[in-house]
Amino acid sequence: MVWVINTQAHNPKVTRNAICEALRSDLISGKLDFDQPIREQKLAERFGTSRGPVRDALLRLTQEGALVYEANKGVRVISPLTDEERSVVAGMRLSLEKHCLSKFIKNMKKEDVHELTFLLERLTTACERASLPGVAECDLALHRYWVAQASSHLETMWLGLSVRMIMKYSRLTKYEDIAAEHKRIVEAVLEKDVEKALFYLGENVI
Amino acid sequence: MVWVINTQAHNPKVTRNAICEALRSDLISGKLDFDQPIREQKLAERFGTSRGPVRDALLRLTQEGALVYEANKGVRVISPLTDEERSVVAGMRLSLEKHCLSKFIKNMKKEDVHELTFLLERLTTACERASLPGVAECDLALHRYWVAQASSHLETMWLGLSVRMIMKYSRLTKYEDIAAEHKRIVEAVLEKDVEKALFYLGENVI
DNA sequence: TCAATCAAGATTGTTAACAATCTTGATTCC
DNA sequence: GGAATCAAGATTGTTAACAATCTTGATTGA
Repeated sequence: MVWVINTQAHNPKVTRNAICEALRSDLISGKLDFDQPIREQKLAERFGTSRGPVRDALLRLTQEGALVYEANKGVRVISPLTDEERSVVAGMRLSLEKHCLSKFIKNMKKEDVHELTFLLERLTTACERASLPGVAECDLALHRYWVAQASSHLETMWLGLSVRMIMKYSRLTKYEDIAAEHKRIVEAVLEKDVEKALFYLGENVI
Repeated sequence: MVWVINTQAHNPKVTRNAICEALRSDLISGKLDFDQPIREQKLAERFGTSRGPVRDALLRLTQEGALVYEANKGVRVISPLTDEERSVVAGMRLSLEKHCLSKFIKNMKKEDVHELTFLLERLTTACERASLPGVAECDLALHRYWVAQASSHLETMWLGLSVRMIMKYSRLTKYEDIAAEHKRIVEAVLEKDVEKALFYLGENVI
């Protein structure tokens, strides 16, 4: 039997959440072109709902930075970050994540070990299957775990930064050694070696 | 005749934007208690609309981090950042703003000089009147200006960071010398002295 | 008295219809 | 031919009603 781990604290039955997750997944995995307009009616049909929940989800992704809104014109996929912007964002993400990871290591519980192992395995499998959407999602899910455990306040900020970054580079990056990079991080975490973990994290979050 | 400068690019007639700005202003200025629930119907009556646009605005403020959402229970004002979280956020905000400010100085136009002068004067007046809501808003508006001019991508991120920070401390900070701090920054900017501007900025963004 | 149950009210979640705005392409006029 | 105008369709913005869920407080039973 397979247990699906839900990293979201919220009730997943709420339609807007489901739409939001599905759309974010599409965006991360590059199924949608930059600047492509997103039509509410089409999504409503796809998810079998009315436009209300769709609008909620679009507004949320807009605020996360994955979409951009224009009055009376709806939303479209955001244009990619410049290299300059990306390096600023990467620096912010790294400092946030370093703080969370070191705090996480200090407070680590037994369940966390299982969870980390599971998330790493999922990422490894995705890398072996070489499926970009899967790799991107598993990558984010792993990082998100220690951020969320450290601080729910910081989790939402982290999400915004990460979605933007991965939207830009998931279309270019080779993910052959992504699994190896994360294996090093997780091993250091399980050894409770903060310094080593932060070092490998710094290498991973470019 | 007074020209009201609209730093938002979007059409302000769209109801949800107006609601969002008004509510954010309330949140920043501490009119609402932490953890206080926000009711959709009340806001709809206050703004003379239906609940639809209100929901849009609440969802947006939730994603900005000023409110927190729980399924089937609506939103409430977020609990304050811990000192630890605040210092992480402050660091992120500072590095973002330093990047934007130095870029802004390099590309500064003639209109920017007028705008900066105007925003600084507005802040000074608010400080003299000693009205907390006004000071907080003018403070944010000034910082927001150079961030927005440097990068619209980074502007939305900056907003999320700043709203959280100011919600925590605007209730405690004395703003007697806020005007002086910003005068120093703006003067350095107008002299195109990047190093000095960044130094004073670093002192201001604790 | 205390806990469990239930019902009424309050509140959020969703929907479909209508209004306002934008886009597109044909038509007209020069 | 080319620019301006206009109308039809498409799309977003808003609304009010209804459904689902939660909260509150009274009632019941031990």
